[in-house]
Amino acid sequence: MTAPTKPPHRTPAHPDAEVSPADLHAPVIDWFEENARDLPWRRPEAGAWGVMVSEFMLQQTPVSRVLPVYEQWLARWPRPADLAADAPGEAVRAWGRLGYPRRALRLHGAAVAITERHGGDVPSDHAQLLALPGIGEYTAAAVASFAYGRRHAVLDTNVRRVFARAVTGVRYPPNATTAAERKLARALLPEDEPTAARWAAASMELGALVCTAKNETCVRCPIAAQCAWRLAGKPEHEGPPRRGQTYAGTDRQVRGKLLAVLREAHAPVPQDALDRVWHEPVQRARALDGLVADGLVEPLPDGLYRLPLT
DNA sequence: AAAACGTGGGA
DNA sequence: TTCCCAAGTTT
Repeated sequence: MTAPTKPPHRTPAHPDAEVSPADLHAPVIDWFEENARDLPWRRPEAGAWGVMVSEFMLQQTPVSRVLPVYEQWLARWPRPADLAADAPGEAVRAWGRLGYPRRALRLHGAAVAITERHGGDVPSDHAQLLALPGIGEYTAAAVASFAYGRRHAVLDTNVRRVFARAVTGVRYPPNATTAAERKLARALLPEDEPTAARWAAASMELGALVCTAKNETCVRCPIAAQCAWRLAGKPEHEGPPRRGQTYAGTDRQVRGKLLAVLREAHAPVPQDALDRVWHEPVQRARALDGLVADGLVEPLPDGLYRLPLT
């Protein structure tokens, strides 16, 4: 009486056919159900604003350092309008030592834009998200996918590494995201919207917990049997070494020291207090000028400085 | 399109 | 101690 049932979609059409992209979805998503970390921005009560705040903070910054700042941030500014109503300098101060403090300024700017243009609600549309300060291709896709369950290729450093290994068969992805990677990510994206969203979170988590940059643990990997890189004998990375960023002695380090002083101070700081953070006057002045130009520091008459009030 | 942009923890 | 790396964006 029943019509012949379709074979499960995971069954290869031909016995020796290559592993199809869809063969990765179920194992990775199942693994995610069992192993996903209980992170605050993944809880339902986080909402889209919580997801968005976490994504800003997680740009180039480890989860462990984000956790405490995230909690304080959401407690103080539970909605975009709350942050928008406060001074940008307060955002920079609350950012603490997360690094790249321009992110704090941009998050504040995004909150203002959301309040003005979107009635205080984080938009779910990728293009509208992309138009907000501090949101690029990755963050727009991440917020749309994680907060709203939309179908987007979410291509961060973790996912890029998982794809590089599992599909392309190399240890590391290229230095910068390529068109080929975007194409692959789109091809691998499940058709079904909720499944696509699960896949995005799951493939990212796999890269973060198992398929890590160093000391990957293939024994815990749900797709080890299909991993092109492992199957090829885990060949070493070819090509130019990925350039490391120097830090000591750079303007960045000086900016960091200057801003640390301003963060701790709750009244305008005189020039000579800032002068003490760095011996070399030319570089010191350049760093301070840069901070002012970036809007991270506000100069006042009489050689006083503070975090920006507007 | 290369380079700037912070910070701290682990190997 | 030094090096590498961590859910990128902007110019």
